[in-house]
Amino acid sequence: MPDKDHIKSVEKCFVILDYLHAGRRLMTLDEITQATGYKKTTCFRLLKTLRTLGIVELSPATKKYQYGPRLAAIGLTALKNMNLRNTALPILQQLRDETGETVNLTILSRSEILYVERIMSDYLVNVNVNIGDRLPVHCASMGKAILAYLPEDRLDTILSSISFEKKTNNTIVSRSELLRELEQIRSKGYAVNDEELEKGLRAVAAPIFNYTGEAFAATNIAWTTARHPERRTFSEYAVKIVAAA
Amino acid sequence: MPDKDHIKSVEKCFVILDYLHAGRRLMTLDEITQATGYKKTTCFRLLKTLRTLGIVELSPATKKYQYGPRLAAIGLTALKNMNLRNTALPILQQLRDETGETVNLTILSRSEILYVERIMSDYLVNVNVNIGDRLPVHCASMGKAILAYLPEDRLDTILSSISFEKKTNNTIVSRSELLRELEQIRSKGYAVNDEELEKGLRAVAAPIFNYTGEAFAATNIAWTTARHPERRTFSEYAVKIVAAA
DNA sequence: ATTTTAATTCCGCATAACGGAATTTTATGG
DNA sequence: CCATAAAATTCCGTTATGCGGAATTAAAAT
Repeated sequence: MPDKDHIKSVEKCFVILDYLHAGRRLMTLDEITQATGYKKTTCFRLLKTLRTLGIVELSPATKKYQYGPRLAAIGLTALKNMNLRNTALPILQQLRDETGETVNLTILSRSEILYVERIMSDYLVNVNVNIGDRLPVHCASMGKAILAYLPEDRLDTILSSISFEKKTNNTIVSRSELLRELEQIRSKGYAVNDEELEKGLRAVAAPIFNYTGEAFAATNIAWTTARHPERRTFSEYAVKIVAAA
Repeated sequence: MPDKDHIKSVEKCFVILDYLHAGRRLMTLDEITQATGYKKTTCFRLLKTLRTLGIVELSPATKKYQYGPRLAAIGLTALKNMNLRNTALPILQQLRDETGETVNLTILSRSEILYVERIMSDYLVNVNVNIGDRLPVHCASMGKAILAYLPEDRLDTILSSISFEKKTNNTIVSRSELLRELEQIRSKGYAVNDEELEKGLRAVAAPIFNYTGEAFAATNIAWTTARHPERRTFSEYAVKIVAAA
């Protein structure tokens, strides 16, 4: 029971908007009801208002709900005005120039990391992710960097919602294993990804804190083992990324 | 008085979110109160909830409100899943390949057009706009294309809120002039921009309708007079853009 | 045609949101 | 540095508003 005057309908509406993409596909009213746990009537009314506002729309064919253009408009503007992104940009740019490798900026969004900025290396071989893409936290350097500095309760909810999908032989596949890794990250101050997402791909990441001291974003440098097979590259770049963060 | 059950707080919250960028700068509570016309207490409560939800935040230094990261996250996802954008992409790509010129996709957002997709020409001389940028409707081909097919009432509200800033000698600077132009666009089926935004810049645009038959987006081809000084380029490309739309 | 399932409307009740006013905090200026 | 103004935040009684159960309609499945 947070703050005493908290407009419930507004909160609910954003919960719905969150869930609307979580399934990664259009959702029917019943699915939304299920996911949110709200009463059907409530969801219906909320979605109806959101619809007339242009925030969501239901695809005429499938009768499922999806985001509307107005939400994209607001969101795009939000992204452009984003504090973090604007202050980080020059720093990331410099980092990219120094190292020559791809530099990324992500924020935590539910139980995934979401790319908000990305400055590519000039190499032809590059990782195929784009701004707006999402990756699971447990097998990404930036994901782990954020998790390591999250308050216990938030960490818990995230951990219980992830599936520990195994991407490579190095992928962390259990909660306990991940917790141990997070402990290490805290002691070192940075997180590494050693081919845990895809073979040949390495990265170091550092968390970014907001003014209340909470970790909510992270930045990393990513490279391929083909370019830098030596393990010491980890620590070399680690210094840089921590400084940047 | 729209639909009888319309959750007012939700509507208000999106009105606030809309206004939050309209001024193009961070806003204080009072400014928001003013802009929306809602009572101060109401705005305060709404903003407070939006704050705890991570949708907006107030910059610690200036004490002004701005978009929060969570909104950017939702918006980015909305953009990625956007119906229009995904279906349009291959078509735009092809158009770009055929013409070699930059092809754009925008949606109407309040009284501006907002770039949601942009496939650049390979020329070095290019227009410096990016996804997420906004332009006034009255001096952009896509803006005029949409206006031309808007229902009267919506057109009215937009027209009364724009300032007809003069960008070049060709810029349309009065309501009546613009109305005449829109009439022409309707008869031709496409809109042109003949150096109305910036000297040397031309474009043709066609509107895009949603399934309810309303114009809400537009696409265009843009080029420089240096590359194609001939006026007939207008009609040549017009055919292509209309077909694409 | 019949049954199931999902979507939408109805309606009475409780409470959540509202707005006026009071209080605190922050800014302004002499 | 104090006095005054302005803006932000909290308080509180009232009423409309959003809620949820149930009933109705529409769509899908058998």
